[in-house]
Amino acid sequence: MRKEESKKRIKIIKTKSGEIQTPFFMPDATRGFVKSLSFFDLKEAKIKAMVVNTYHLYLQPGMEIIHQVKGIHNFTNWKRILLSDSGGYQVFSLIHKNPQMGKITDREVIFKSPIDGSLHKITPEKSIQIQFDLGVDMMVCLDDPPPNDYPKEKILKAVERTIAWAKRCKEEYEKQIEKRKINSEKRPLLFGVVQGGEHLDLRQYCVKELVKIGFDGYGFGARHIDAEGNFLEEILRATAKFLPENSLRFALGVGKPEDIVKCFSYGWDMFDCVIPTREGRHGRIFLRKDSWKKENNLNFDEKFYENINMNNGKYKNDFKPLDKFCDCELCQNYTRAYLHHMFSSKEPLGMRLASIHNLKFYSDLMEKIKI
RNA sequence: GGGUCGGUGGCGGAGUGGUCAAUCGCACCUGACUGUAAAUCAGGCGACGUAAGUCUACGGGGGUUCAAAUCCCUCCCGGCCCA
Repeated sequence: MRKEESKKRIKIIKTKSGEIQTPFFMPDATRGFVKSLSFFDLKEAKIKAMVVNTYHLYLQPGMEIIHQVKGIHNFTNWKRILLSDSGGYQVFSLIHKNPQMGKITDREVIFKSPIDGSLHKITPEKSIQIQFDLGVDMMVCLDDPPPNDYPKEKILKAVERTIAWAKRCKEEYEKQIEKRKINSEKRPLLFGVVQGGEHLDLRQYCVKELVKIGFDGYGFGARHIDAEGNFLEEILRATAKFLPENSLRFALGVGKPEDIVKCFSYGWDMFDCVIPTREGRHGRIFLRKDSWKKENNLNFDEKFYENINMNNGKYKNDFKPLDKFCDCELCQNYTRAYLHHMFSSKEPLGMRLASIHNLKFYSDLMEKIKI
């Protein structure tokens, strides 16, 4: 990483649920909870904001329930910051990857519910309405994230559609602000999403058009890795440069720790990813390397962590603590052998402790990268 | 003692003359996981070999057959029934 080119920045975001300083990492609480974790666990892991999902909450528990309790904060009792994703990612993960799961048109998206197969129409307007009903602090425009290996003309099509939808989202957003009489202090922040796959010219074009519409922040859309799983460094670096300096930059779905480190240095402010929790549930633990013990500076050019798989038989009689530099419940109290035993026994407590630990690792990383 | 059913890889359990080194599940070993259809998915799992392949295997022994986990005899072991 060329340090002289670092675009690191620190910003304060003000929302109706409080302030937060960038950079920060949000775990995915897709259905309103981070799988297996309580809010005590999340606070323990120093989590200050989370991402919920418009489409998944709309399907379950459904907006009728959310209405009755007046919003997702009340329903979950999580009083800190919430950002809702629009359902755009499900256009990719459900439909682009599995065309029988729905249909995308310029006008709308027809989703086939993965829960019961029922059909649901989501328009950009509806996505925004749902997000207002959820009452979140930050919201995202419905977008169309195509797989990166689509031919360029199909990526362009997705870019055009994303821009058109962003315009409709912005209009609906303004309509809802007026209709609900939300003052400027309390208004949720709105994010547009930049598409364009691995094509810089398309990314640049998409940014230009989105900025014309005008958003509080901009997200990096679609996958930030290529078909082989390589991080698209140059695309992320360049896209951040295209974006206005005074806007928020949200690297959706990023990512692995080293990718977050890079993105932050390119000027991205916010991150979310399922990795720490999903891999935690699957027994994969992030361990700080010795360099962490040195106060302050971490050399991110070197490998600063390692992954271990608690399911591996070699931990059966490994009575060492997990991570000697971590102060989470798991590392302070239990051995590798004991955690291995929990995973072997399919004990949910193992998943929970591993998820808390991995999130704490991510939270600590967000502090380290500021230095 | 008589009758009867059965003994298959770490376990459970298919297979009942060739396509069987043997379906499947569990266990075990190893991967993967990136805006969560994921407490999920993929691969491996007799020995030796990179491989083609070779060898040893379906309770023990013997036999029939070109060919046996599969048929016959016998022994050992277990369940159930009768005495």
